[in-house]
Amino acid sequence: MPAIVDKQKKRRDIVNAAAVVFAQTGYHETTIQHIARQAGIGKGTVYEYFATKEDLFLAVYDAWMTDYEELVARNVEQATDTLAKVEAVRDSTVEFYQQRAGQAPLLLELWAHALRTDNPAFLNRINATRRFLNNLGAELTKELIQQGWFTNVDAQAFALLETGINDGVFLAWVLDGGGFPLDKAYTFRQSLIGYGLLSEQARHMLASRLQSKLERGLD
Amino acid sequence: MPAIVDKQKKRRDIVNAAAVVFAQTGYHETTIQHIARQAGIGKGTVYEYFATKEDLFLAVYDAWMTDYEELVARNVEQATDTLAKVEAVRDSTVEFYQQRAGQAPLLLELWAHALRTDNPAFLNRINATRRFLNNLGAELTKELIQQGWFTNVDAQAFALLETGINDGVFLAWVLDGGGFPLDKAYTFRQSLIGYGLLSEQARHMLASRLQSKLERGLD
Amino acid sequence: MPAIVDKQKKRRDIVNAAAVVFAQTGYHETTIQHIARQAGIGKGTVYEYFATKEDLFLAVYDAWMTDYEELVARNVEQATDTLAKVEAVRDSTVEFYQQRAGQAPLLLELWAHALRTDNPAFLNRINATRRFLNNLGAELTKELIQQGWFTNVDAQAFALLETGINDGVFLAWVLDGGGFPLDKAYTFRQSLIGYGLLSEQARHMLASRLQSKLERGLD
Amino acid sequence: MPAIVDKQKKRRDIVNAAAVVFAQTGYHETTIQHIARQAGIGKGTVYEYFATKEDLFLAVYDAWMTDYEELVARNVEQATDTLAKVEAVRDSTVEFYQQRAGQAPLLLELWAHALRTDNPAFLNRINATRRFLNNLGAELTKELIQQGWFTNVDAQAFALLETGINDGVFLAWVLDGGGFPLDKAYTFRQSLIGYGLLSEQARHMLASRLQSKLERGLD
DNA sequence: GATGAATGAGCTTTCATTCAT
DNA sequence: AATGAATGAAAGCTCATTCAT
Repeated sequence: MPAIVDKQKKRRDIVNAAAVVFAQTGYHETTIQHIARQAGIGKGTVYEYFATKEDLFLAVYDAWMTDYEELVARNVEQATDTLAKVEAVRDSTVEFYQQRAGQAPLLLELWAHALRTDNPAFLNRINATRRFLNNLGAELTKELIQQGWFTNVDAQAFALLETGINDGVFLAWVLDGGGFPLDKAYTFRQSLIGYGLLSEQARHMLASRLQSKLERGLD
Repeated sequence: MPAIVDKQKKRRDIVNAAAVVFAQTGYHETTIQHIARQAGIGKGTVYEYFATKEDLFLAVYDAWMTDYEELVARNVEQATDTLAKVEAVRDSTVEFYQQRAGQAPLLLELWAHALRTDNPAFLNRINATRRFLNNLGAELTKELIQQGWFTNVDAQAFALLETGINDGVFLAWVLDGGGFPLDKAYTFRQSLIGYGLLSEQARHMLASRLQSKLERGLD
Repeated sequence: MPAIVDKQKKRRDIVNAAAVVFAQTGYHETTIQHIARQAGIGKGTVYEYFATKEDLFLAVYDAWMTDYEELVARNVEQATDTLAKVEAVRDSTVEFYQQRAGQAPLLLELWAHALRTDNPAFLNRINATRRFLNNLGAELTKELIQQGWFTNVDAQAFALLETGINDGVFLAWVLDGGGFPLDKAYTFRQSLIGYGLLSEQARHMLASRLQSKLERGLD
Repeated sequence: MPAIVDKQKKRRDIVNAAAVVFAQTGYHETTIQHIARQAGIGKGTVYEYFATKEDLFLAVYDAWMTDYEELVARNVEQATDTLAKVEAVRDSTVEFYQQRAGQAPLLLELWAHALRTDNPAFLNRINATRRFLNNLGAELTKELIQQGWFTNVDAQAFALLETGINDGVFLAWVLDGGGFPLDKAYTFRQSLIGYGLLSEQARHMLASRLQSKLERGLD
């Protein structure tokens, strides 16, 4: 086995160990010693692979989000029509978040850290995923409009909002201690966004005004 | 002036000083020394008013959210009809968040901390506000249904979701570096939720199915 | 007792403790823990008085050289004529170095450190003493010339050289493990410089050439 | 080429690389990694040739001083009379030190280290050079006395002092940041020692007293 | 012989908290 | 009530050295 493969593998092992300990203990409370012990290696070895604790934090997040993006991409690819793709995104997200419920607080810590640190790599990585989701969301939205499912809407603005909404529902779920079923919340949200809440009567009164707002997006 | 008033005032001074420094520097990077200096008092004095740094963190958040709740309550009270009340909630929220944009990262830190600490007071305080908003939202939603504006919907579920959505939009705004106008995003969100995205055609096809989902909420 | 006096005293205590431990163990091998233990205080307390280990090193050296300069100045002041003043300088130096023989290696470490660190305070402090000695030496030399004791010589150059020679003799003594009597070496050096080594014959042959060199100094 | 020659060459390569890095970075700040990189070899290979970092330090110094001794010996050998030999020693020293001005701080570090370490090899190596210079100096001094150039003087004591003086002048030059010309300082020093500073008048008054001191040396 | 991955002892420095004044 | 000097636990990080390949 070539050395470079070993190095890559060990690096992954450390990231995995770090993911476990960070998730359990939190970024600030976790010590490199903890991680090394979890990985079954010496403290100094961690520093052969990551220059700082912060770098390791980023690597954990990166691995996480790469997994997520791959999951979404794979499931979307397998879906046959646009509606199925939309469902694939939603289901992948729910699946992913539910599987990693224990890592949720770490996600908040990372967001908080990203806004504090001088290291731009954190916000960059965060926004890479956001961009991935926004692009995918906008694309699918455009298709739904073309196919006559959706009324005319600013697809970019909608995708941006949807990504935010997803995070917000997830956040509510986490802060609520998982007090409601996440998948049901996502389904409910989707119905809400699709169908709207207005009564027939109110819709007719407000239709043109609201329609123009949807078309204008966030401007 | 009675001594107890002085005490209360000094306590508030410390909380205000802490809010400034925490927001600027972040919870973990802030030292009690910083806060004392900002408050113009001695380091030891801080401990006359707060047992731990954590308590002070909570007090800052508590003051913040109390302000927010009071702002919402005041504006809602002044609104004359239900639609105006809904707008009052939205506008208060936007106003509050925009005024405190600089404190946004601290909010994330607090959420993260709340999920880590053994001290239940943090989650309690967070959920007090969520409950306040959920109750208010559910109440207004019920009124809108009664008044024929809204179709039938699980008001509790909707309010819960709406709170999450609000936080999510705020989160997106913060992580995006304020790259889009927050107030426009809130308006867009509201149109979306009210009007829905389905074309007339699609609405008619899916009406009953989606309507029942809205009525069932998160179950 | 005013607090400021206490602070000054404690600072001095720490410097004294540091001087002992640094001298015994060497700068690099000494830990702050050692120094704190020697001073009978907590490790953190050292940092209340000195921002870094390096600062403490400088403070030790500063205290040492201030003592030395004061000793020289005091003894020179008490001397009645120029020749006595010259002897006072020499005797003070010998006395000082002999008393602090154990600290000699530390002096070398400080010189080495001064040439490496980015902190200019080290070279500044070293050169302050050199300047003090050079000025004093040049002044006394000029007096000796005026009084007819010395032939004409570039007083500044001579003083500069003499300071270097002093350090060199001290260095030889230290590296030699104190294998020769320091005071005798200084006396010998003084005779050498005063009297020269040339035979009468050779002096007459070389007189004008060497005299002009002495007057030219280091140019 | 026999393997043993390769070994010797590689050893020298490592010493040369170490000399460069030590001189630039200082002993304590230099890592074996640095040296290995400079030598273009692996870190572990350094340990095939030197048991410890300290040994390598000694080897660098040893190479340096061996060069110096050889330079002096060669130049002295080529000189035809005693006065020329004396000049050869002085010029070799100046040349050597000026060429290696950048390595001067390292010399101080080595001196300091020699006084700290348990390893006696450092002081031994230092004193080997001192002995070489002392012997050479004493020999030449005796010749100058015999040839009538010098008055009677304790040649051993004088040589010892001269070596110290040389180091002292060099030290002054280094700490001064090369603020004066080293060769001129050495020439000035030589005139001073040869000719002395006393006026004719003073010489006659003090002649016998000083002459006896010169003959007694450091006793 | 050459290598560099692995190691852990050990360092400096920080800072929440205490408590004597 | 107010203070700030004192404290020591604790953590990130370095690097000389080892040793399996």
